Amino acid sequence: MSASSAPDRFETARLEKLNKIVDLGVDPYGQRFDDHLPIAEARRRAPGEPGIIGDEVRVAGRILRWPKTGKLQFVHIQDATGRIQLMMSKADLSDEQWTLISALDLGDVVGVDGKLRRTNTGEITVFVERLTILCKSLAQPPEKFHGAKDIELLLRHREVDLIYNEGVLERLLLRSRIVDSVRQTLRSKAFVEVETPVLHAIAGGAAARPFHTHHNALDIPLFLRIALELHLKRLMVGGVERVYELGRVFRNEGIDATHNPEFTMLEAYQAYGNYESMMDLTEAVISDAVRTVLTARAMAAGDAVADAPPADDGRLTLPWGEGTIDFTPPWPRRKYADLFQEHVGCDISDAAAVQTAAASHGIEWANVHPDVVVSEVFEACCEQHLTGPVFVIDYPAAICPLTKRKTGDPRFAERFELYVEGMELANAYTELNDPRLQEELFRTQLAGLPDEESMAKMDHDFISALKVGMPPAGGLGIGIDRLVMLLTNTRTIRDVIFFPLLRPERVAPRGGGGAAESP
RNA sequence: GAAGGCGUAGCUCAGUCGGUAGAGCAACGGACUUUUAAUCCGUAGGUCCUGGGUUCAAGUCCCAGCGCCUUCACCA
Repeated sequence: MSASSAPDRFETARLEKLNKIVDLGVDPYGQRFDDHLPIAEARRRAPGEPGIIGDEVRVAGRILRWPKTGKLQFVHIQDATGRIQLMMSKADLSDEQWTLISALDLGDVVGVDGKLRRTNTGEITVFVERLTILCKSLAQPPEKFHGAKDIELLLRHREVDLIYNEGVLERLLLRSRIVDSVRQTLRSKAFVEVETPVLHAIAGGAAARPFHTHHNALDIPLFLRIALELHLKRLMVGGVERVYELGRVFRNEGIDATHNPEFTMLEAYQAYGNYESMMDLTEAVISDAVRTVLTARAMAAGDAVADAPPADDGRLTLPWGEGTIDFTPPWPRRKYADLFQEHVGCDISDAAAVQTAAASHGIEWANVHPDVVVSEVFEACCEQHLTGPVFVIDYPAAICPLTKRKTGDPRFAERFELYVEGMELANAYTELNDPRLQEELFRTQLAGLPDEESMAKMDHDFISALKVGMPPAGGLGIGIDRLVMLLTNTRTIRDVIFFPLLRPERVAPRGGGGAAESP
């Protein structure tokens, strides 16, 4: 498990076999291996019954299971598309090949040529005529039946998790397909993908604590971005009318089942639109992604039960825990104030009643802006009821410093959040394009928020861009990791990220563990 | 950042009241030409997370530290 160079007894045993392979004049780390079939494709070509000799095929993969049974060996290998059994008979192979086989272990990568057949028990099998070692593995695989279970081990050595635990690779590959789908939907609507700076002099566009870094040559402090918003709006000023970025943002906050310090955000901006245009866009992006997942699931099922067409009732329904989520659009649009009235039992403008509700949930309200109190009461009382998908629309203006006020009612901002299963999945608004109001909102610090966490940070480059003139526009943000969680029935964000952040393992404790004195 | 739980062989896990460190799988040697967690015989494998303490004796009790998990706080 450790990165130590001292081989353990398992590695030593494998090194001995590696040397045995070298003694045969064979490269234990292999060479280019052309024209092999994906295992799933080889399985499709297999004959239907035992006794029929099928196609000659070439496949490659990692050895996963190997009950060693004398002069007739059955080995199971796996590639990205599936698993297949190999049968190796001493009588059919040269002495050199049999020696090579005796030097193989679980975890080695091999390629084989042979004919597809079924065994007496009906299992699809390649009857090996020639075996090629492509990589000798020096690591001991986990227990064959229970697999690796220790969460820390799986996260620190994700490659082991990917190889030996079923469904892990599939889920993460499905993430890639979902991201493809999001890009395709946006492209089909003429949105242009761009890349804006990750290193910011001012980390703006959201309320979050940033990561600090430093540029040596310029000798200036820099921050990793916490949002994509401000640069993308400047591009809209510059004439990129439909623009999006799908990229990593970084927030220096706590870590839990739904938060990783770096996560993937989609932000899309549409000139001449508003928050209602963004609701339509959100429905399109997400329902297309749901269709992608349904298609992938149908294909996986079709592979197992041979070309049965997927049952299609026209609904976009995906499993979630014991139940399901129905993503079939259109999704309901509920006013923030109405939901507040419904679940809290008072009007958001009734300050006394809101304070009472806040106090009963242990929420601080003295010297806090009334809209911030409303927002915290909403989160405490309403969010868990929003199983959704549901658009919550028209937020209290003071908690939306980058949002245009509602025409005729400046108490509210033209903002929506999309909730699914109590999780905030998307956040969007009609963008504020009045530079003087924007500057004023930046100057008016939000009550109760320390400066570093405030959304109201003055970005002069952004204000001067707004002075050039940004057309009216809608803007949308979707947390891609959470979208993937909801679409793949996954409860923790670390299972939709290949390498979630962990505290580094301490190497070489050098004696005095906790006894280290401080200066 | 706070509270609770966990940490024993490569892996999955037992370990009673404080009294010689255990099993299965994997590994190594042997038998075996249709296995499906193959089977059978044999061998080897331990910093019980780390460091202190109590005790005749600590995997077990106490203190401190490290890591992970869960819940909470911050946040999306």
